[in-house]
Amino acid sequence: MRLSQGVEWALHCCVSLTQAAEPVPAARLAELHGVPTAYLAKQLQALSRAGVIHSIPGQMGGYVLTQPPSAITALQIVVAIEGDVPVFQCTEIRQNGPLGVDPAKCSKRCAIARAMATAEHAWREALAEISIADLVAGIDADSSNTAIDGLRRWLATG
Amino acid sequence: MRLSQGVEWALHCCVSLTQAAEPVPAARLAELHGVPTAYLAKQLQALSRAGVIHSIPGQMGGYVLTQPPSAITALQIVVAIEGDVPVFQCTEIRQNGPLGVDPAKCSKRCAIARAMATAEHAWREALAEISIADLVAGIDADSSNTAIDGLRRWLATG
DNA sequence: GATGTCGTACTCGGATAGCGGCTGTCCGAGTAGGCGCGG
DNA sequence: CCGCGCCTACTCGGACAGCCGCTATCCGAGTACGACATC
Repeated sequence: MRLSQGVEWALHCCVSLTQAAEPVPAARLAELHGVPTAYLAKQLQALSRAGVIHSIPGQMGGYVLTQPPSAITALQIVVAIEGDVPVFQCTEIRQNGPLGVDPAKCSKRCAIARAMATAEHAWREALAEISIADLVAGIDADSSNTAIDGLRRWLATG
Repeated sequence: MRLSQGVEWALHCCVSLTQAAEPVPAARLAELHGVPTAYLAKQLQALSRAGVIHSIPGQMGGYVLTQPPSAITALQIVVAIEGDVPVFQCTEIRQNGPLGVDPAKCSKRCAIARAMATAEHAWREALAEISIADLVAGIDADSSNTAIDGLRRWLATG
């Protein structure tokens, strides 16, 4: 099991967008991160559909965050890219075989599915606790406040 | 992102094995759960390699748990089937592009990777808290103690 | 009757095809800005 | 000098191939049990 690579790109792009004063085109974000433009555009479209970022067409267009960085969570981004399907999908094999239980008596979810859902919930809770602002602060601390400043300058010098 | 279907099968098989007094062949477990025998055998091999179950060849052979149900965790089973690769794999795109940081200065992991790892750790912690014995107890409670008893009887009547 | 040997049937284990989803790419629709023309 | 219309260039958005990993399957290696012949 592996998270799509687009999740990493999307997280980095959202962090970058926090430092932009104007809309940033997909091509520029791709150049910044050294990734294929066309494929990154696909991920940005997913973020746009999920409402995390807003797209502006035409000249001087690009992408902008729709909310302040502290209001956007890593969970929103993961869900936007991966979809909101559960990681563990119960196929109800308890209803199969010679001892299969009556489907009519399956009002409660399978105990195994419940347990796995609990663990998955813990993961999602942790992701929801991570905001883009937190990530920016973390990067800032790591680089002694140089990385974010450099990013802002690079984005300003069109 | 989706967990392999084998995880669900492996969990159900481990629960079933807790009620067996003798080794259970893969074919019998497949019949019990109504799944393809050959593919289930593949998952059982993975569990065997991980040391969760022990295989006994020859007539009257099959699979047995290597530890008491309370000592086997859902995390062990997930790792056995999926491998212990992290869900979020950082490709270090912070080193790419015009603002790429010097690889020599990347002693600390990327702040984004750290945050994602924290969330993943919460998931693994939750999975480690789930034992096979817990799952058996949950199923037992759901069915008013009929499902587990029926399972034990079915396994006994070769 | 006890024992050693052989044969058989059953088990697991790894190696082999097939398909869906992520990866990577392209071109068309739509829009904002800039320029030129007319008033 | 101001306003309007057209054009261009740039942007996003969805539709189209390619490859890797999960899904599904098969056959061979190895072992324990049972039967048989022998002592």
